[in-house]
Amino acid sequence: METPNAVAALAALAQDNRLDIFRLLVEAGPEGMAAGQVADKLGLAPNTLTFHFDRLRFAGLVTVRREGRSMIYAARFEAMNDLVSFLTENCCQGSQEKCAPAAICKPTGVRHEAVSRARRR
Amino acid sequence: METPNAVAALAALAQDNRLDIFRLLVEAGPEGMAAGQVADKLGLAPNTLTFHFDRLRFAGLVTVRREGRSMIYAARFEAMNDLVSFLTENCCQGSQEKCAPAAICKPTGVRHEAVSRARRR
DNA sequence: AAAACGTTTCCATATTCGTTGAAATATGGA
DNA sequence: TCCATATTTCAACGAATATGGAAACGTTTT
Repeated sequence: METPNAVAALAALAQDNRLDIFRLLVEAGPEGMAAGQVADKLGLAPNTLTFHFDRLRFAGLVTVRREGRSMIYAARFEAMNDLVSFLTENCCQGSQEKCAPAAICKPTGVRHEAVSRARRR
Repeated sequence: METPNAVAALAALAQDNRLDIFRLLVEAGPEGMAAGQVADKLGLAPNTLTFHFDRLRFAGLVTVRREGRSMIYAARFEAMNDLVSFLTENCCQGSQEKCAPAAICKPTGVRHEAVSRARRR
């Protein structure tokens, strides 16, 4: 992954609502999730949601497709993987032993924590 | 790593100059690097640099110590590692096979690419 | 065709961000 | 003490960001 794309991806995820959105899409899996469902789950206004989807899409983290009158958004796992690789490489330069050890390689099992704090506003 | 810290770290790295700064510090290793050296290498004004250092420090990605009249900044590898773990966990929920495979675990060897585009302005 | 539904576009607003120039602060040396 | 060096603080600015309301758009149902 090239630096500008990495910056774009980081910026896209560096916002509470967008990170929540992305998490939800990751949880939803490759089939994705309708915009309206995301709006309901997270308590976001539809236009605000569109704004954030645009950013995620521009960063290549998400894809859209139409299905009936719904827009289905889905996480691009490949992009996320690229980002993690980018960070790992740029984190471990010159001191591989200090960073990204076995910890991140062990399958940790599905973790939850978020998504229970929806309907904030 | 808790979500708000992750967002802070992502935001801190989601900016060209700051990402370059952090990379430079990673390259410099645990002993760190004087603010002035970073300014020289990247061609940034000292006050601008202070601004970015503050953000990196606030996000826990960097530490400072005084040494003579220089301020030595150093990357906090632990924080970076936490961030990568956070992303990996939040990326792979429900579909471990799709994301963060062996690729990121293989030591890829030291990569360069940046730092040669300094003195932009 | 009309109405309902799901989403996006447009416009406005308050806030945050990145950068700059000038002045202030802290340390070390003559 | 006076001066140079290294960095931070302060005030200001334009640009980008996040959000909201109202209207428009495309699709399905009737």
